[in-house]
Amino acid sequence: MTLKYSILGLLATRPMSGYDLKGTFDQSVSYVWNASGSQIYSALRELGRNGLVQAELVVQESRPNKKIYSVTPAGQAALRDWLKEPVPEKFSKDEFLVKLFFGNEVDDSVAVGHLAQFRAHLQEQAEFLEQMRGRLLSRAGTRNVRARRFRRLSLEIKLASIRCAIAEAERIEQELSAPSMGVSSG
Amino acid sequence: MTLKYSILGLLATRPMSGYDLKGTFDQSVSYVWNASGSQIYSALRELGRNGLVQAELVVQESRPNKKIYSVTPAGQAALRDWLKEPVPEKFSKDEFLVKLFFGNEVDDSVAVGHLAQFRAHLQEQAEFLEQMRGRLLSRAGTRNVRARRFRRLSLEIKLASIRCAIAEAERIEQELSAPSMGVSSG
DNA sequence: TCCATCATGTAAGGTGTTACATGATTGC
DNA sequence: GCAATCATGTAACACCTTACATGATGGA
Repeated sequence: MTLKYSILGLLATRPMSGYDLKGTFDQSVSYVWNASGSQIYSALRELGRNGLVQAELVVQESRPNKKIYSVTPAGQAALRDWLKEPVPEKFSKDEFLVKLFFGNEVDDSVAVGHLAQFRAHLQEQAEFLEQMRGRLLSRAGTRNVRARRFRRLSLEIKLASIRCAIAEAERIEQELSAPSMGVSSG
Repeated sequence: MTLKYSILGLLATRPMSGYDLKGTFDQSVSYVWNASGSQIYSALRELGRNGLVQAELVVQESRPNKKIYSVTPAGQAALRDWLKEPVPEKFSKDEFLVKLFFGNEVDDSVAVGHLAQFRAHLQEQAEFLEQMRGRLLSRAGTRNVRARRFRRLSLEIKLASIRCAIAEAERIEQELSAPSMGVSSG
């Protein structure tokens, strides 16, 4: 359900095409949720069938025609209801941590290499988020102040946990490099 | 793929039934990956078809019969290959953060309530992980020292980021409670 | 000339959840 | 008597990814 409601949430701030939605996901929502293009298009059709969005065909000359989707009153209500529902408690899945978890099955160098990669990825993500945060703060005072505020808050939670993960990964790289335990397998 | 390789990883430390695997996921692997019972059983069948695990039927009297699965040499090799593969860079999805992201669509009290719940969930998860960490450290010196070490390391990364998320959520609850911005919608 | 952007989609397959079925044993 | 544990599975769906198809415009 999360994808459909994310789409409703984005369309609530401004009507958009499926293509625009994909772009917005990639450069703005991606740190909390993401979706492939085909998934977005089929979700839009489904939302239309349920009367939660409506499409307006825009005929273009030097570009392919497009459909601009907007949220219906029923869609607004559905979005608000969903936002009020409690969030189920669950650990998030993490493929990297699975590989570290089973690091005993291979040479220590594998885990050390993965940790370095992992830290580099997190570093990139942190920089992406910092830039986004800067943009959210700089254009403050114009419109959508309230929307930007909540986006910034969710971003800051993500950023904080990523920063801690970076620090901890660094610590653990050192612990693994200092051979306090044997390196042989088994 | 991650589920199948997690199963191989667990079976590599000791042969188990599907039922045991489910229990192990729930009380040990769950903070990095989880699976429903039906998913585990079908994954085991698929792993068997591919020759990565083998089953031995154990006939029981006062309990249902069971199949004890163990990893074949091909399975060991497949696991090691997978563990060496680099991990793709990707933000993890987070339904709570999506609801916070779109918090502008509803009254502030909704986000504040969710934040409190979120923090409580994270607190529980942190306690779960701390207990697990205690167990991993206390029985040190016996067998599987190497396996336990990597489990502890992955746990510590998770724990660190959860603790930071708790602290940040707390900060943000205060920021939301201090009404620096209007509360009306739009 | 080749690639990126704009724009929407189909098809196939992999992954994951939920509900249900079965049925003995053990503990409260 | 009722629920939990042990133990394995089927069926139906929901969700997600990847590859592919189409085809014009505009820039390097």
